[in-house]
Amino acid sequence: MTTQSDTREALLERFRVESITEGALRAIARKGAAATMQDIADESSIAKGTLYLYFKDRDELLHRVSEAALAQLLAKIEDVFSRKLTFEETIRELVLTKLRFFDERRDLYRVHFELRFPGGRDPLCDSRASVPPPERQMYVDRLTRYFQEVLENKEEAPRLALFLSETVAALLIRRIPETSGPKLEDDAHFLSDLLLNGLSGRRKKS
Amino acid sequence: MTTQSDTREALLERFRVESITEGALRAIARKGAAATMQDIADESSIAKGTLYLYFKDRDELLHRVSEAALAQLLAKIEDVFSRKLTFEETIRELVLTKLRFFDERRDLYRVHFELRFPGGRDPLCDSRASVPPPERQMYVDRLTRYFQEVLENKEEAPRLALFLSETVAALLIRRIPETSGPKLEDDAHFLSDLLLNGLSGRRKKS
DNA sequence: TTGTGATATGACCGCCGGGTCATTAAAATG
DNA sequence: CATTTTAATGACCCGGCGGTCATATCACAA
Repeated sequence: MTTQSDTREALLERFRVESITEGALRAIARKGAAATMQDIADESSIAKGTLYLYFKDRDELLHRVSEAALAQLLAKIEDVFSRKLTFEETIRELVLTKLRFFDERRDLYRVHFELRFPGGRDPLCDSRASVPPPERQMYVDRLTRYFQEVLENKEEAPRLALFLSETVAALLIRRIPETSGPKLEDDAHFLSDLLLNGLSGRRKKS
Repeated sequence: MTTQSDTREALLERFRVESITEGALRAIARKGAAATMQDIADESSIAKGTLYLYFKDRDELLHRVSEAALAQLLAKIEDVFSRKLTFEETIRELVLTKLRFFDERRDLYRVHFELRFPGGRDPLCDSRASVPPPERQMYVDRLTRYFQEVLENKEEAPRLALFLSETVAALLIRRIPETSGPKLEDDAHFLSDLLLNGLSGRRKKS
């Protein structure tokens, strides 16, 4: 085993892992969290047993998939931050970016959403829930950091991050299944306004 | 079979159904959506087979439980509406009411939340998702109706309702697992302000 | 070409959970 | 109390899934 062959094999392995991850993605996009190891194997054009050569078990595989899906979103989000827009602009862009991202890649949305709570059918409920979300949390954490930088009251940052995150998610829940609906930009605009200015302005003139 | 005996049996049956429903509630509060028919039977002090005398199958049972849980919340919400408060007051009360309700009855929250998407592991994904949510939708619908009455732009009502609903849910996600945290009233106040006035006011003075 | 180690395979296992049904217990009836 | 009708039970069946492992296939070296 030379170092070079190590690298080679490592590369091959990485390729395999990625290919399986993509297969899993497709499987989950189709069947949601109910996707079977067999489903994933089929979708990866691979035998079920092979999956276990590259992943310890189902949990680890799903974990990886979720991670991979999120990474792409995080990259786009990071891009928004790097543009150093005003606060309002940033919010608008964040909303639009996430909406667009998942609108184009509904498969990723399915993953993001269905794996929201990892174990799914976990009996380790009550007490252990203090380590609640998976790497999805990374997204919320990133928002939190931004708010901490930019807000008067740093204490509120986590709540605001969650608020923003869940709020966009709410819109997506509506958008994804429906075939027709408001144009994406309209939804984004609507939500941004709401987030920024609140409900008060919307009361009937009366 | 006289009419009276019919009534009698019907009453007994209703009692049985209710008792099972409560058992199921406890089971789900413990184990979440992973709760087994056996779990439910145990929690109801009843044999598993008996469940099937009163419910067609697992789906129907969970459906009922979800319905029952929601009914209690809807009653409280209706109460808020009947008080004919101002718009702002209504929003604040809606937030507070839902937050309080689930804070006291975390078991119901678990049901409400975990059964959010009924089938759970349903393979009838993509296409049929146009009939997406369960009777939980009733809650959002009720909010929608309110917004339609009270808002300038009726078209926005469904989106606003969803927005309000998901937003409170987001806070609950945080609150429920955590043992300590901001006081309930603080959270409610925070969220209401946010909903009503938006993020804009929160930017750092700078 | 043949031998050898690495990789892939899918039949198989054990378990679990939904749902059934012959049997048993209880209640109603006379 | 005997009999019949109704309700409850839990052992059992079956399908499905996560995970394993003896076997087959492949890649490459000699």
